[in-house]
Amino acid sequence: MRGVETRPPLGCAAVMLGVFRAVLQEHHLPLTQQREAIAQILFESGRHLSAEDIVETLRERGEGVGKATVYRTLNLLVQVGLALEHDFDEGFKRYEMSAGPSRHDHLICTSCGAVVEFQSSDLDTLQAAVADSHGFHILTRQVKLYGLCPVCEESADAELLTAR
Amino acid sequence: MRGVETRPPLGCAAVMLGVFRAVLQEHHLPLTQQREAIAQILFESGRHLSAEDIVETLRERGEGVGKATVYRTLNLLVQVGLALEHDFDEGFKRYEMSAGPSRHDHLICTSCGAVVEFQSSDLDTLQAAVADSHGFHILTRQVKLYGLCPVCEESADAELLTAR
DNA sequence: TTTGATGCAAACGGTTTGCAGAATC
DNA sequence: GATTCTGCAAACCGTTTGCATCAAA
Repeated sequence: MRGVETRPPLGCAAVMLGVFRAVLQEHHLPLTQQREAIAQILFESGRHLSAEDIVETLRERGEGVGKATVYRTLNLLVQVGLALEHDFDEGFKRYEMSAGPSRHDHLICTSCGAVVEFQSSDLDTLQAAVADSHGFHILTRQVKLYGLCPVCEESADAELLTAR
Repeated sequence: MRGVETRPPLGCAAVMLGVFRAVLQEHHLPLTQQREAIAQILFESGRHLSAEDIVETLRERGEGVGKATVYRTLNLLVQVGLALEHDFDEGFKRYEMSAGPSRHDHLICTSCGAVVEFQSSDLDTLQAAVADSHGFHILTRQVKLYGLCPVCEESADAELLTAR
């Protein structure tokens, strides 16, 4: 049940790729086929991908891209703000397209590993208030709520019943 | 400027140690000198310690405890809920005493690495609402707001001015 | 006496890095 | 043609694990 996420709107990937190209140009960095391929995979998927996921996808496509390049490009995307890095306690990082300020956060089931996204404008307001009271200028956030999803909660309850 | 945290109240460590002992007994696990020493260091510090920090502290004290034991004990403390695991994107984990449900969250400066704790009852309320609407039963959370602390914000502004 | 913990060192695994060759501008 | 990237493999480093030994109950 991992990865309950919605696909990005059609055409979104193209727009994001355009932004990426512009950013590269602005920073006088070459736009290589590998960078484009990696960014495209991330932008089209709209899910939380690991570096390994991207390496595999590229291999399936017949474009063998080095693992190092994938890591370097992902770090680049994070640096320029086009990707977000997540750590869901799996022993490795996951990456996700970052469409600017439209932030969302995550509910994570500690039992089955399901990741559910949620959005809360109240949270945005609260963040602003906290930042303000501490004089911080917030750039991003990582909000992760860990617990049992409805399914696992139910099976946990069932276990308790049969145990007696 | 890392580690802007307040010390735990006097006697807190002793209480926590008592809880740890009780938990061990309850689970029929032996209370070893190493476990006690590691837990004590964590409980007395009240800061975010890395496994390495604890190994060093023990070495300074003259009690050479194996690194593996430190990791095993920290994982144990997390499992039983007496410690929290944090990842501040340093390439390693940090651990902190967890005094039950009194949760706090973190502001992290992406420039100097400062970590500032904050508490927000509104956030607790919001968490409950989000969990409720998704049928989740939340056990813990990780809320990290990344940005510039007041000091770094100021020096960033100053740089912009001198740059022109 | 039985059970589980400890400590050492080796293994593990995700990520980074050095460098020769290749692609971009 | 200068600069930066890529790919490979090795290095890195925090963490885990296997196993012989030792301590707690």
